[in-house]
Amino acid sequence: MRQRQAATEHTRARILAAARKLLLSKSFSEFTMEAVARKADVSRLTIYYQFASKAGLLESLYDYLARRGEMERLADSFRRALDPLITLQEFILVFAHFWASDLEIIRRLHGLGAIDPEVGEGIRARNQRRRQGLRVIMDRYWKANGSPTSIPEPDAIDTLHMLTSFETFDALTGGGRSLEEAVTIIRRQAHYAIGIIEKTSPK
Amino acid sequence: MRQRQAATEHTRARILAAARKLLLSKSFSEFTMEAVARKADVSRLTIYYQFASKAGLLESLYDYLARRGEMERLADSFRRALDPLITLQEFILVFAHFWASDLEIIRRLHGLGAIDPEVGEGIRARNQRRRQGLRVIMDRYWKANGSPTSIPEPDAIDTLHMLTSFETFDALTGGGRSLEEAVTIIRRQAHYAIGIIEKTSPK
DNA sequence: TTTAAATTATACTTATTGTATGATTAAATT
DNA sequence: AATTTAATCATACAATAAGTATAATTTAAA
Repeated sequence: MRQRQAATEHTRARILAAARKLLLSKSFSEFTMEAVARKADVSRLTIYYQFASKAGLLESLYDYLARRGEMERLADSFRRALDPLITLQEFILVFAHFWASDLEIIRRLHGLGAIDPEVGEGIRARNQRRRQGLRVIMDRYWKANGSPTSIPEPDAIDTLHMLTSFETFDALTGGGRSLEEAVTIIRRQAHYAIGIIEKTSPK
Repeated sequence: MRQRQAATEHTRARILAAARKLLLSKSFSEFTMEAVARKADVSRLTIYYQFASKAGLLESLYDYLARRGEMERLADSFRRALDPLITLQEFILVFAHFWASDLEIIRRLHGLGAIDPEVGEGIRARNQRRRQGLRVIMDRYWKANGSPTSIPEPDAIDTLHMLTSFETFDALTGGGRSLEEAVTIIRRQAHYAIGIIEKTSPK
């Protein structure tokens, strides 16, 4: 059972790629199962067979994007276990890349998540994983440095969580700001959130 | 033409109130024109007559919420023209109240805004007004204090804009944090964003 | 060769948005 | 008071899309 599984994966991938493209180009009202099926050159019923429902398709699409993005870099960073502050900076960068990789689509998927509970569940789960990542980094940091900050730990975590969110990234890149510039701003605010006050950089 | 106008306003208000309640309690899929009409005790056709479409209704709903919220306080604050920093703090508080007043609904409306361009337009317009408010406050501040910060003005404005957004507030109140606590965090980050480093408060 | 999984075809049900047409009511205008 | 006009409602209809049911077909696996 190898050729078969591969073939199935292939159709799933084709459908997801089609869904991604369709969600990228057209307005959401034109994102119908029909249209996805046509674009993937697959019967409409096949999509239902593979993803059960429209919400199911969109949920899988989110995972697909994460796989496509550079989320593997995160695992590397954690494994190498460098200075927690460096890891935090890398963390911010990796997520910035992910958000930037499919800005339009993620915006719509997050929008849908606020409306459709089924889609929202997947997004909430991923959000929780991001929070746990931050938790791990900060526990290492606090273990090494004590927690001499003036900020309660939950506040620090939640502020970092907020700063690394898609919505923050989206807001900061809105006016034509580059990914790198946005990351600089986020890192600065993040450092302050955990009690590190940076030297004023040159004007 | 007075009694008539009043009566019309009354039905519009009834419809909007019904829409608000329905969006508050039920899942979005149950938010149908039918249901709103029933709840408002009005014919479905009347809603179309008044708001043209579902998107139109939701757009008006957003304005309705702003009127219901405590957004008038903002005008006061601006008129009194106190110390810009005080105004900024008030600004943050006023918006926090607004976001908190209908958290669930605003979350869904913003979600819809990412999907339906018509709804999104209204939200973007309001966002722009918020940015302009911040612009005015910061211009006053920079005029009085020079701009000796290490942060470029556009970065400062965009960071404030991000920090006063609904998404930021929503993220920070997620774990059962109170409005006041969230406001404290936001104000702290906002001060840092414009180059004010606060004394470390007592642990 | 048989079995089982994946895909497709056809047809149908259901739900909802939005429009068309006209009737009805009540306020505003003359 | 008579007329006009704006707002509401009733009925009906068109259009679209999601999802289900059933069965046929293909093709890899056993």
